[in-house]
Amino acid sequence: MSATNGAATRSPRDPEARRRALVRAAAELILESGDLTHRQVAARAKVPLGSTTYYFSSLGDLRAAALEQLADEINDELAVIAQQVAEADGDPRVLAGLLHAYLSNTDQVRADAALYSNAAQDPALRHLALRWFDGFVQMASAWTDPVTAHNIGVYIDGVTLHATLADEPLDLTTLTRGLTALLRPRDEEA
Amino acid sequence: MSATNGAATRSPRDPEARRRALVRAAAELILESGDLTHRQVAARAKVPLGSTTYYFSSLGDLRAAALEQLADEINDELAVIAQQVAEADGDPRVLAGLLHAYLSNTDQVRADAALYSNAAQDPALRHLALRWFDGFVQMASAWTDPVTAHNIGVYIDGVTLHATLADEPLDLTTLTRGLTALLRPRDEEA
Amino acid sequence: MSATNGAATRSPRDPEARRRALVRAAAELILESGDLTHRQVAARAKVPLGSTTYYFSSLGDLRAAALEQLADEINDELAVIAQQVAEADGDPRVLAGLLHAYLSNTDQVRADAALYSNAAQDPALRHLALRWFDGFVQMASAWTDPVTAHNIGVYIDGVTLHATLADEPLDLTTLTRGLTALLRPRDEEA
Amino acid sequence: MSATNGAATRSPRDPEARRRALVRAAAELILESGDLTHRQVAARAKVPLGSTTYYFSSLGDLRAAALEQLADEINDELAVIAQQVAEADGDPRVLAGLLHAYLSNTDQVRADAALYSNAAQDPALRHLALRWFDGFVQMASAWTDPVTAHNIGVYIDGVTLHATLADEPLDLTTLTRGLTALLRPRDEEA
DNA sequence: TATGAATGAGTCTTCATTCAT
DNA sequence: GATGAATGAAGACTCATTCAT
Repeated sequence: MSATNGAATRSPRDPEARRRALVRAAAELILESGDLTHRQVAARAKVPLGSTTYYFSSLGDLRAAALEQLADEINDELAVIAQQVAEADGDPRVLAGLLHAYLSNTDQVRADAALYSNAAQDPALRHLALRWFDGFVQMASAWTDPVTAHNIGVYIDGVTLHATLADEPLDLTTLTRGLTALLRPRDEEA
Repeated sequence: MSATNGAATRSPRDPEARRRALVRAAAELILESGDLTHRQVAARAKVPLGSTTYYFSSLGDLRAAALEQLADEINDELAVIAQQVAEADGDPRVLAGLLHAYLSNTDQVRADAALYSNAAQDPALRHLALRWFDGFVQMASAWTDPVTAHNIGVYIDGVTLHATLADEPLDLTTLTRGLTALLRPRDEEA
Repeated sequence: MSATNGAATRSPRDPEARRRALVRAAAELILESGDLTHRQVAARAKVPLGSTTYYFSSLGDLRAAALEQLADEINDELAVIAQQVAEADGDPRVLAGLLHAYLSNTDQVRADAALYSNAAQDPALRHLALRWFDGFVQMASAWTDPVTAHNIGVYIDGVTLHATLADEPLDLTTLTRGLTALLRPRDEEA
Repeated sequence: MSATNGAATRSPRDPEARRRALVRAAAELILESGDLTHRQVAARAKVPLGSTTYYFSSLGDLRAAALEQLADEINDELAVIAQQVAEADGDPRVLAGLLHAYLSNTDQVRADAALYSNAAQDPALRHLALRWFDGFVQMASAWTDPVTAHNIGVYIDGVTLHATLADEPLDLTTLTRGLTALLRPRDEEA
């Protein structure tokens, strides 16, 4: 008489699936409205209200988990980009193109904005917003020096921030010029 | 519906001062905690609760006024920097130094963070976070081309964002290198 | 240098005009929304907020004055009808026609509804809702006996109430039949 | 935003009973004062303030539920009357007597008044005030024609309204005469 | 283990009324 | 006489969190 659930079914007896559903729902709500309440999350995840506090001892925990998930996704996305840039041996035009495409994706930009915004208001979340940066600097060391890697990272942060504030991301030409300049070897220096 | 007013003494009759006090209190609270409630503002400004809604028809209005004030202050600060850079004919080392000093000021950084954060969550506030950018690009056109001006602006946004997330701002050396690279004239292009 | 206001201008120095403007504004608001606040009345009447309490010592007074005005207007309207019926020597078809026309006027019905509604909630206002009734009974005594007059009045109240609750007033045929029946002389009785 | 809950004892676990208690309390308050606030209802029903919004998502919902209950009770009462009249084969004297008794009950009249009053101010509630009417017309079709049924219904509405406005209901004689007239068969017609 | 009923602290907001000017 | 600033009481409503079941 008991249902034999396929693994895909999110059944009441699959704690991990519930947890994931809650995190996913919370992440979606953060992206959509920025607000987060137990009730909203429960409704979105189609899970009883009590589950939200059963699986996460406070709403802050749930928010942190959701943001961590967003940070992971962002990280993955940027890792792919960094990988492709590495394959192009650090060609700034390749980076510019990939970055422009990335920033043309509204959802991505919203995720970045949510991360920045929450991190700015809660120091405990700041490491999440920096995660991609550290990863990027490391990966970039394959094709440039650390200082330049930091500067490129900072520039990318700036471009991303800009995309969250302006209606459109920085145009490809400007982007290409900026990255090219940052990557060009210094001839000599004073 | 009722109003049994004890004949308490009324406060000074200086509407403008009250308004300013409210905005100032709200700005401080935004910097300190990010949260904003009528009660907190009233307590901080030492005015009765009712005053907060008498002067600002909604909490959103009050927040907007406070953020506008912060944006103005940031704007002024950056205008001074831009002015000094203009006097140095766009010397990136000068800009780097001033920027580094600016970002070493915790309060400034917090103000920037608050602005970004609020703007990210409320589109109606985004123009405030972009205000300094537009002003900067305009002023920078005195000593560089528009594309470079945009790139410097974006880079500054990135550095600022970084300062709000990391414990310390980008070090002066890296900053100088980045700005120098962005400002160096392009030799030739493909 | 002082403006010589024509009598038509509602100038600050015409207390009676102000009073009337306030009452009129209040009546309009009662008809439109049922709610009444000092601020709304002042804004509608284009009069300073302070005037509302200067001319009426409480909001209840102002509401009462507004309802009295509505009651007067209703009274006038119905007096005209009663007059015409009297001229037709109490012909129920005439009364039915006039009544139907009266109840087809949305504003009239709203005024009646406001009066009933306020009277039901505040006994001090009940006499206003009965004012037309007393007048009607008196006028009707010209063409019918008192008992019938009362019954007609009650019936009219019912029809009016019905108009305030239903989407459309009672149809003319039904109305005519009802009034005719009520007015028909009793043949004999048990 | 916070919730330092003293570990007070929770109340009985009987949702339905709570719901009923709230509706009952709200109905009583409507009858007594016409005003309705969460606080008043909670106090009257002896439940915590939070319960009022837990069970009814808005005060309007609660008011509607209370009025629906009143409408039901009125309906029941009038159905009994209609039933008795039907048994008397539509004898107007029977109807008059029952109606007079009904309207001599202050509570009944107050319930009617509350229903009319609220319906007049909120169109969404109008169907409640019309409920008895529709039921009455239907039941009356057993002993009279539809037009007459409507007219009797309207007349009853008028008498009821009158009772809510005047100190005393219409006297039995007048009532009997009115109903008799409305029910008397028409001899001939034009 | 899981859940939904329960609740009180706290939120924004409205507003009649008062009164200094 | 007029007026608009002032204010506190109160309103509807939200919600994290607790806990009996």
